[in-house]
Amino acid sequence: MTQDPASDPTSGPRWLDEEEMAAWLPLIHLAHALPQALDKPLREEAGITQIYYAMLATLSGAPDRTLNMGELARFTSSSPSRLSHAVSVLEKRGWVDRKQCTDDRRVQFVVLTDEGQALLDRVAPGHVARVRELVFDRLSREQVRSLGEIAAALVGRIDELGEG
Amino acid sequence: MTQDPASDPTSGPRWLDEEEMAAWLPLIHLAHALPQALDKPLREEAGITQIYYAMLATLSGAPDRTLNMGELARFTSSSPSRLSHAVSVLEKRGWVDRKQCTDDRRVQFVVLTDEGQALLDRVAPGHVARVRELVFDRLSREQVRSLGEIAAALVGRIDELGEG
DNA sequence: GCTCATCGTTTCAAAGTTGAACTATTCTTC
DNA sequence: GAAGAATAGTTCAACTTTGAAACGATGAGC
Repeated sequence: MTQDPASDPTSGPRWLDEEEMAAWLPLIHLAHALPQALDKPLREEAGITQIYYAMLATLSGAPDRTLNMGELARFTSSSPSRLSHAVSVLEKRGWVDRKQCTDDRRVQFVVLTDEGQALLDRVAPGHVARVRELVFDRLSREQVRSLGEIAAALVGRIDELGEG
Repeated sequence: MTQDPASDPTSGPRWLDEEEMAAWLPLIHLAHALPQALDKPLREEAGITQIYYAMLATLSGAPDRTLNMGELARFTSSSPSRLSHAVSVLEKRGWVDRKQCTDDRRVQFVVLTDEGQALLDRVAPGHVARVRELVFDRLSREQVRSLGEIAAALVGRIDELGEG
């Protein structure tokens, strides 16, 4: 991806220069390793991954601990199919319930149960501690701000593309 | 994850404050959406994902277009198991060959074939263009530098933890 | 030169994720 | 109010990824 760095605009793609490469390689490594590093302890403690955790946490913060599938999918950046499977698993374990919406019978509500909330209460402190240890303890205040801006900018573009 | 922000150090975990949350949510979203956004066009063009692409690209840059499984696993942050499967697929499609090492008969070399190189030549320009569009076109030079530093710091800590 | 731990890799079964096809419901528009 | 488009979710089959267990090969200690 760095070959031919002196290529002029007319002769093929502009390859990444050294500084871009120095950002790119750690970024893709990070995108893979971070979820993994967060998943591992969650798996051991509760048999769930970060994405399941995110679903429960999102529900926990919602009014009446309830969201419909579409909202939950958007908040957790999951495909409908993935979410449907995941909710089935969570339901089977007693952490959420599905409930038909009476107004619009296409939509399903997902409700966090007391057991689900209890699980969350149990694992959340450890999870947050890990997030701190892996991310925020390593960064200056200024870097945290910068990271927020950068991630928001990239996510904005990516989502734009996904819709358009 | 933001509840009880005024908790003192003795009363449970330190939850994320507003600025940390403003970095955290986009970051995990990014970690999920970026690989996805890069995979999609690669899937359509070549039936591979970013990780397969990374394997081929890494081999392409290696001496004699050859690495052993362990090296390739490290460079692409893949588990041995995952790499083994992936190489089998790439081999079946004729893009790499496996070759026994004669010195140490535990190790397998993986060699990029001419077909593999040709595939790479075909898809690399588009892939780099997408990386530019999704990432580098959105960031100032200063942000690229900053992102590199941040990602390297986080990856450093995560890898440390994985070994220790 | 045994023995035993370690290394590099593969295989296994289970679980997760995927896009596409499908069902059921609601909205539009004429 | 009927026909067709759009929306919300689910199911399907194919594929990927997972951790654990297995494998043979090598090195280290004695």
